[in-house]
Amino acid sequence: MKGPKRSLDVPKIVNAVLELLAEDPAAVPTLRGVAAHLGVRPNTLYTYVPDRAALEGAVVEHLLDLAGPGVLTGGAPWRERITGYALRLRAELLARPGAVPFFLSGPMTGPSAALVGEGLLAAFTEAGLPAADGARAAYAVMVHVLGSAAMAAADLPGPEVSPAEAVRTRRAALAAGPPRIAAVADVAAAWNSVEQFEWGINRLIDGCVPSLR
Amino acid sequence: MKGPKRSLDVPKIVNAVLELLAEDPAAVPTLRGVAAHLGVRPNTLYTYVPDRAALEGAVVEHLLDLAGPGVLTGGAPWRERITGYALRLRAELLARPGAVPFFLSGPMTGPSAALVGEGLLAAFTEAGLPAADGARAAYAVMVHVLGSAAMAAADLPGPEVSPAEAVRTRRAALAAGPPRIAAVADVAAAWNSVEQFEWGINRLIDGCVPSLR
DNA sequence: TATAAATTTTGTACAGTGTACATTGTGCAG
DNA sequence: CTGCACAATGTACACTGTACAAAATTTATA
Repeated sequence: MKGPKRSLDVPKIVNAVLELLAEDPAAVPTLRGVAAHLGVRPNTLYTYVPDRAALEGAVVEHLLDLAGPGVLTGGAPWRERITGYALRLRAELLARPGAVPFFLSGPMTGPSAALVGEGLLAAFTEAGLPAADGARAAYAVMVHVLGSAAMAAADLPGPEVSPAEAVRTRRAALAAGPPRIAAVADVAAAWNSVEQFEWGINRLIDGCVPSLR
Repeated sequence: MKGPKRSLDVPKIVNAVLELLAEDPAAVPTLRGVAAHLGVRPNTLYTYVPDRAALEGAVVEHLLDLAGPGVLTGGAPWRERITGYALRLRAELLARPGAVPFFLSGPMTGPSAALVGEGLLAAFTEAGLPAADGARAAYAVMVHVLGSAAMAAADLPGPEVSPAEAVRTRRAALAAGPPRIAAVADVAAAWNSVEQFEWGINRLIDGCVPSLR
């Protein structure tokens, strides 16, 4: 190796993104912001990453991994493994709404994504699903987790509005709507709660595994 | 009313957005692009719409409506009503990937969204679900539709790569991955097909409606 | 009918964004 | 010690959404 020493590497950059997200979880990190946080000029990042999309992909990989895909192949019953990972991934995303767009702005290739897919597939296989249906079920679970997180992030209230206040506002809006929805405003206004998320994936799993039907 | 006549209105602007999406379905329309398409300076739009988010909301409303929420309360069996609307909405979104971000960048308030929620709730109620579970199920269905569309849009190949080619590339990538996924590469590579989408919502519905279990 | 008031549209501008290109500087191989 | 390969920078460009003041236009009133 010739040339000057590299001052950074991809993990350090990903880490900077996470630090930005820790400071302001709702703000979508920007290339220039990351560079500034690292005390470096924006174009320096292009030494380590071909473009913004690649950086986003690296962050996605990190977060998929942070949620601990290991639990998917652990010793717990298959259902708890699936819901466990889903809940953890959801939690990581809701803790960083600003990172959610990264998951939906490019394909999820990469080893961690493959690992998650493999783990979900293993769990569904253990549940008795044929391989093809297992693949479909695994994909459906990811759709549900990412979809929920994206919709929750989309409904985030502005700066400094308490969650409780947000629910109250939402409930009022729903109560003023069509009759059937108005009648369940209490439930519908809290759709981004953990309980309702658990209800959702569990129903999805119920439907995917025929031995439960 | 004094002042000069208005040259536009919100429907005309929404229509311009749809025309831009028709020209290039994958491109996310921009305020300036819409203004140019209407032969008007960018800031003119601010007479009709407070900000970009509001315009996006109007487009979302239009597309939710375009998918025909009327079918949700029609005479067909409840299951066909749900899958019917889900399939149509999905189709409208996949035909305009550039509009998908609009659905996930702000809350879905508005009459059409309420109508869709009401229709889904009615269908699930007819299926025998208690109201609270119906609300949860309705939300889960929207999560699935929007989640699928978003993930499909995220995986869109660049300009001028045939879908068949894309599937082939994806299959090759999957086949090189972990064993279980590699074994079902054929199925997994086509996850954004209509069949697999139908499989997904149908499994979700199965899980949501206890009389089917 | 002339004037004033209201309101749409525009001109101009600013603070951002990602990224391309040429330049400068650093550090190891010869 | 020299030269080369590469990292980091300076500068720049085409974009984005949006704010503000000026201009243009229409209608209601004097």
